[in-house]
Amino acid sequence: MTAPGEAARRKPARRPTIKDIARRAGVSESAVSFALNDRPGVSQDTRARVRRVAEELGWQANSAARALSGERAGCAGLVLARPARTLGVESFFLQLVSGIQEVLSARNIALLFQVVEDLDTECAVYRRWWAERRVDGVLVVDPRSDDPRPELLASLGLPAVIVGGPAGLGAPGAAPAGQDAAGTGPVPHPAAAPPLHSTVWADDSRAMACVLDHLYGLGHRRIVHVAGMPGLAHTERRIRSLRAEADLRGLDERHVRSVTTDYSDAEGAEVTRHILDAAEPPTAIIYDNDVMAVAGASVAAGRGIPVPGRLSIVAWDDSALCRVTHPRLTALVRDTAGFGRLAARELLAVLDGGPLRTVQGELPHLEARESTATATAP
Amino acid sequence: MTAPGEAARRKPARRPTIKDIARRAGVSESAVSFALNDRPGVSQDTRARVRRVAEELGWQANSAARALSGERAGCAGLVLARPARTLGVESFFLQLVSGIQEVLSARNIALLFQVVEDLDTECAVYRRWWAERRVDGVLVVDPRSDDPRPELLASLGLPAVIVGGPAGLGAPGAAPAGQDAAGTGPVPHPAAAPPLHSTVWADDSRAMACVLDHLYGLGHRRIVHVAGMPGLAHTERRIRSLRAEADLRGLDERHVRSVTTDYSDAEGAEVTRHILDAAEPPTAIIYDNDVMAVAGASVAAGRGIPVPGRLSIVAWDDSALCRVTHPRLTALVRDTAGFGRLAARELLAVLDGGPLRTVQGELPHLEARESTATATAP
DNA sequence: ACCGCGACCTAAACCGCATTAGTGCGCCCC
DNA sequence: GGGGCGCACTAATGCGGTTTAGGTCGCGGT
Repeated sequence: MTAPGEAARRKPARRPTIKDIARRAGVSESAVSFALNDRPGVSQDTRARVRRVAEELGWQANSAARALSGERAGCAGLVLARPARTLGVESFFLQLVSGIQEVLSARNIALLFQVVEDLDTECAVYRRWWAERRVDGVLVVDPRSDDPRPELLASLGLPAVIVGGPAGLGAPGAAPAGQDAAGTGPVPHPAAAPPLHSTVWADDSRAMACVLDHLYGLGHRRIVHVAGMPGLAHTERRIRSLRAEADLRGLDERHVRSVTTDYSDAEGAEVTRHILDAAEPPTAIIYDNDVMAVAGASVAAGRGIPVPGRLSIVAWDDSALCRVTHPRLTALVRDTAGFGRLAARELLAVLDGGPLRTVQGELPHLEARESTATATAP
Repeated sequence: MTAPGEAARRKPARRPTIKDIARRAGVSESAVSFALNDRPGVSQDTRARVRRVAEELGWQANSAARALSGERAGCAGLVLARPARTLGVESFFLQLVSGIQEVLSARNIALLFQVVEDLDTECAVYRRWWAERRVDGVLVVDPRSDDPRPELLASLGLPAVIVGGPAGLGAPGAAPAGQDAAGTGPVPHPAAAPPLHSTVWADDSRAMACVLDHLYGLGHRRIVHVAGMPGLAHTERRIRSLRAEADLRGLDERHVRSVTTDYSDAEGAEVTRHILDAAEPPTAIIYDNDVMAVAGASVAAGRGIPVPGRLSIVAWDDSALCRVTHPRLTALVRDTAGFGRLAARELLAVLDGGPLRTVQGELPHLEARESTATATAP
């Protein structure tokens, strides 16, 4: 197992401990601990001296030791359950993660990240992390309408923030885009059903209303919504909102409808073909992510259907993708990294013992580009 | 700080410890430890009993405690240093990470993932992780031609695997696509310059030769390579290889050349515009990632330059992107998740005290689609 | 009967930190 | 002038494992 010249490569390079600091500073280990943790019990003088020595030695607390005594792992967890196939081209998660870390790393909290195939495995990961005390809390993404995770995490006593909206059907703001433009502030949970976790979400309902406004205003009356995976909370919210908005305008299921997909480019294209083959094809399509939107645009191009001449396209979520196509795609832009920061801050608040809350992210706005125009066919 | 009904939400739910197991099994804690870790010192009988009890209780070792005594954190680290702007649309890293975890999680090793802005921050993260003993080893991605990281990690004694090829200019296989088709097996390091870490890489030189073969065979004589970030080892390798291959065919700098970018769609488009504006524009462009390739194709479309009629396009790295454009893009396909698995296996080997090695991943293959065709202009 | 020995198991030390329970000392104040 | 008090600091303990140094028992050999 061991090759020649092997032992040499592992440097001794002992990391300094508080014992080393204590010796050099001429105080006890406890004094060092007090000094470094801003606890009372040492004079300003000693505190400063200890700090200086720690600095000199490049000391950093051993995270294992700290976790063992302090009951804090200094670690948050994020599991992404996606079949490898749909892992594809999505900037969403890297952006989200990047935002999350911006906040966490400022507090010196690391992020444990895991990609798994399905929900069951995701739950298994939570159990393991919990048993191993690896994480202090987790961020749950892709909440579903019938989601086992909140309950599991609650029963484990593992603090969590649900990212992307409250799981369960009783979503706040389920009403079609309320008029109270107040919006973004945190609201305490209603007394009714006490939630298990804090939640960070974006108002998909209002956003969808926005999109429909835009298209309706351009004269579109036949619209198809190519949604994401069924069962995901935000998918359901968008579908419900679209229906509600359509109802308000007297457009029934034959005019405005949603179809679900797995978010992949393949299904996006497939569904688009099917839609365009219909007797009365829609004059506008709303895609639930950028990848499908581009795939759809490509199908249209392949059939010689001019965009936006005969078909308008809207992408939910902007990215480089929407800007490199021809024509560039009108997209619903949201600050994903900002959303990540919001979620991370909320997790920190929960870890600090703050109250459970439901916080709403910035409302996405529609960036109109060249893929949407006035409807020609009635 | 504490809301009403707050205390109730944290369940006690104590995790079982070996002490609990010891009590239930009627043996000492040490016996439990021996039994659970396959160490001699307990009878088969006791071992089985302890195992059963542990199972019943759903025990999992506290990772902090184990790290503290065992000197193993049970954690690997991966830092991604990318300015937020270029974080964009890239499936590469999620795929890579997904492959890495497939291997690591089988050994119950978690992955600490961090996204940072630049190389300096990345180095700081390594130092911190080391000092905090957070990780047992790291995977270093995006190696550069003049890379401070291997040396830093070696001096810290932090085991590492360089993913994406050896840093430093003395890359193996720097010769233009050696004839020895042997290929994929691990080779022990040459005695010359003892490496600091194990390395996993793909043979970009051979791959580039492949691409040039394809294009040259189609009659292309004026080719531009829109490369990625300068300083990255694989960028340099590709550029060197392209030059070498061009030289073999008597094509000088005026015919075949590389320009570097930051990998973003914006620069990809910008550079493409510039290239196409030249007096004698190329008949083929090779893009170092899929995003730029699509952006480039879009620029061509915008100018009414038919692809592949007057311009052929090749993308390095395939993804959904390349398949949703019109025409679909010819791409260099590689098994990124497989590459991740390879890297993870190599890290495990190093952590187990195995020898340092250089392992070569599968050679990418060119998937010809509709974006390349015979050159029309000579 | 005694020693030696291996097999099996326990007691105790240790990892590095946080924390609690002292300890010594100067100072205030009646 | 001594009890009480507060301050600065030290000693000791615990977190949950791993590991080392014993300890006991049965048994075989002489």
